[in-house]
Formats: sequence, structure tokens, C-alpha cells
Amino acid sequence: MTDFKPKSDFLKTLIERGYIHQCSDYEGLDALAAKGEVTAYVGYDCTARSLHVGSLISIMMLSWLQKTGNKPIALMGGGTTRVGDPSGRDETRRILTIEDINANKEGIQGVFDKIIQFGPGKSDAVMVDNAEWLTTLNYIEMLRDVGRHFSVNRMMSMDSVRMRLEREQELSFIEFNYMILQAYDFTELSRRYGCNLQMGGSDQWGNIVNGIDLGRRMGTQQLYALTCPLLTTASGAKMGKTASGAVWLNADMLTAYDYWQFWRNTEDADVGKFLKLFTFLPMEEIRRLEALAGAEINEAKKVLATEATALMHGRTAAEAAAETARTTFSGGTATALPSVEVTKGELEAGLGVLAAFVKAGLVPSNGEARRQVQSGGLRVNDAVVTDPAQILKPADAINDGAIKLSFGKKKHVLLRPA
RNA sequence: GGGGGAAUGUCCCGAGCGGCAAAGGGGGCGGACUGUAAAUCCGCUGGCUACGCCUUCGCAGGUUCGAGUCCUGCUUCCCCCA
Repeated sequence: MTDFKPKSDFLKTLIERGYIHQCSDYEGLDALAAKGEVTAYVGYDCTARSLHVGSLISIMMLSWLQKTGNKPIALMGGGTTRVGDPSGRDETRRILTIEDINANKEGIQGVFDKIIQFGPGKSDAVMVDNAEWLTTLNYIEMLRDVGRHFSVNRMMSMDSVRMRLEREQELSFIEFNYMILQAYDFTELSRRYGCNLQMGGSDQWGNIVNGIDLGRRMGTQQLYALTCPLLTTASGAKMGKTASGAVWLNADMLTAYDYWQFWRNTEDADVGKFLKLFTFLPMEEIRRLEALAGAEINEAKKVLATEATALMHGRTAAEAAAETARTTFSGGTATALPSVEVTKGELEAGLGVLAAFVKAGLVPSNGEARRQVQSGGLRVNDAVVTDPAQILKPADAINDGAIKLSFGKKKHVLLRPA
């Protein structure tokens, strides 16, 4: 890969921006991409109501694919999610109900058209659900047509399976079948849409390559595999977690402000990498930003945060988030901070600080609030709380009629009497 | 079918002579230092109407003043033999 010189804009961009972990055949894929003849898919499991940043990298790849004149397919795993992918998992996934899966699918679909064009045109994207063909399969036919091409010996040696076996962890038969279904998806998409490339995270390599093999045996055109690195931060932590949980892409699961903050808090060493992967800024601009040294790199982080947020939440929301952050972190109180309502009566009766922080959702329990008071982590209107028995009263509402509660340096909520 | 072992704080790993809210890590959170970074150092890491009360060690019973610890049965997982 180091000495490979791509001719296609697609591979040129992906390589330059660091999207590629492995590819089954650079030359072959490059030739197709140069002619705009790549139709690629990425599959998304419907295991939650929203995708999170971990999936964003592959959505970006689909977008670049389209920008460089090829056709993306977003595959909803409405069928495969009923089975559960064992890759990279220690334990069997909880089996989701069909209603849950459908609801999750609804939630997930929305993010794609933010950066990908859908429609009937040649390089317009298509969205399909593998439930369409998987749920109507007939077991015996499936075994005869597809199952005979799979060697159990080889399946047992696949990472996802082997790891479970070596660590003596349960691997149920249903999960064992996941790779067969995913391989079958690839061939089915090849037949239906002329799909010839599957992309995904590096943990999907085995599954994708199985699809290529199956395609060859079942007589599809030549298929290709392309994987991206799994995201970790420079200090090795798995990316995508914040204080409050996963970094969701959907606005109703994570506000634009919190999403902006997630990117703003990127480690220095990751700024360049993330600008390349998660924004569409031109490379010259990125090179300039990542060259900033010392505290200056904070400028690059703000650009990253705003650009990345603009992609998922829109430019307006991104800039509002940037502005809210600016006032908040320069010592002021932005009125656009997340807010929680309390009734006037509650305040007049006197609301305990501990309860107030729990109510604001900043801490999970009274006890936790109490502990945080001990270590000086709670503030009311920017004043450190020292007395756990402190009572909040209407007179404390000073900022735009609200009380500002802060947990640590980064988490703020406005308590609004209503 | 026979024999042996395991299950611990609902994030994970993991100690635990009958006095245990339960050692030690990891992770997470807060504080200090910085730049809303990293590294480092310090503190915290069951719940509550809080110098007390309540609920926790696979499940259900029992012995005991007192059980994570002992006994009985059950469930699940692993290993060996058939």
C-alpha cells in the first residue's frame, strides 16, 4: 500500500485522508473507481436508535465514494440484526425483538442523507434493508445453494469465532451463522445493484472476505473489500464514549452542544487525523491547522468541532454550539446551555443542592452529589458548593432568571423556574 | 450417565480464618497543574429522610447471636472419565 499510486480520485482521497486499513486488491479497485464503476455498500446493524461516531467514519467513506463519482449503498441490517454479529464481542448479544429492530432502523436512517445524496441517478445513493431477502429464505434451499460453499473448518478459524472458542466463551449457532448471512448479502447486493465493493471497520474484514469468496463461487462479478481502522484515541482509549455515554449522531440522543464538546475535547495528537476523517475540509487547510503548536492547536480543535457538528446537526446549530461554548468557557453564562425546569413552588419551598444536581441530570444520585461536594466538583452560579445542606431559593436565579449548575469544568445546566 | 471445579460490589478483572459495605487492580468521575489536550499527582467510585438506617457476593432454604464465608437443594458455565 505504501508504494501504491492510485489513479482514481476515490482511492487517492481515501489513502490521503487515512481511511484505509486493508484492501483486498488496490489495483483492481482503483481501475474500477477511475471509471466510476464502483458500487459499494456498508452494512449497519439496527442495535440502537442511533448510530454513534464509530459508524461515522464509514458513512464518510460512502460520501467520498459518491463525491468521486461512484455509487453508495447504505444497507440497513434489519435482517442480520435478528441474528447478531459475534465479531469483537465477548458475549452473545441480547436478542432484539423485531419491533425494536424496526424502531432502531427508523432512528438510524435519518443520518445518511445529511452527507449522502439519495435518488434514482447513476451515482445517487440507495438505501436497502437486508430483511428484504433474508427473512424469506428457505432453510433447506439456503443450505444447498449457499451453505455448501462454506467450510466449517475455515469458519472455525475466523477471528470472530476463534476468539470465542479460545476463551471458552459461548458462541451460539445463531451467531455462528452471521457471517454466512453477511456474505450472502454481498452477493445479493451484487446481483440486485451491481454492488462490487463492501466497506466496513477492520473488524469486518473476515466477514467481507467471506462474501468475496462466496461471490466467486456463486458467479458474481469480482468483488472487493476495503476496511477502515477502528477508532481509538492517540492514548489508546476506545473512541466514542463521553461522560454521559456513547456519542450518538442523532440530535435527539445527543445535543449539538454536547456533540460539539466531544470534538472540542479531542486529544492534541488526534486533531489532524480527525480533521481528515470527519470533515470535508481541503487537505491544505488541514495541513495548516494540524501544524499549529502548543495552545494554538485549540483553534484547530474548534474548527474540527464546528465542521464535524455542522455535518450532523447543520451549520447553524454548530455555530450556536460554538458560541455557547465560547461564552461559557470564557467565564460567562450562555443562555443556550441545556436547561431543566423546576416548578416555582419547588424553589420557593427551598430545593436542596444535592437534589437539584440530581434533578438536572448532572449526577446520578444524592450520594454521588454529596461525594462531589467533598471533592469540590459542584458549583452553583460559578460558586463552589461547600455545604451539602445548602438550599436553593428563588433569589438564586440570577442568570437570565435561571440558576446555573456546574459539574466539573465542562458540564453545565441551567435550572429554570417555571 | 459418573467425577472435579466455578459463579463476588449490575463496567470489567479479582482477593476474601464465620463479624464485611467486603482487599487490590483496570476503567470511570472529581480536584490540582495546563490550553476545555496529554502526562503526572491527590481524592472518590452501593442507596437513603445519613454520626443512623436499608440493600448487595448465581437462586432458594438451613445452622448460628452473627454467613460472601459452613450445610442442603436448584440453576448456569467449565474440565476429566463413559
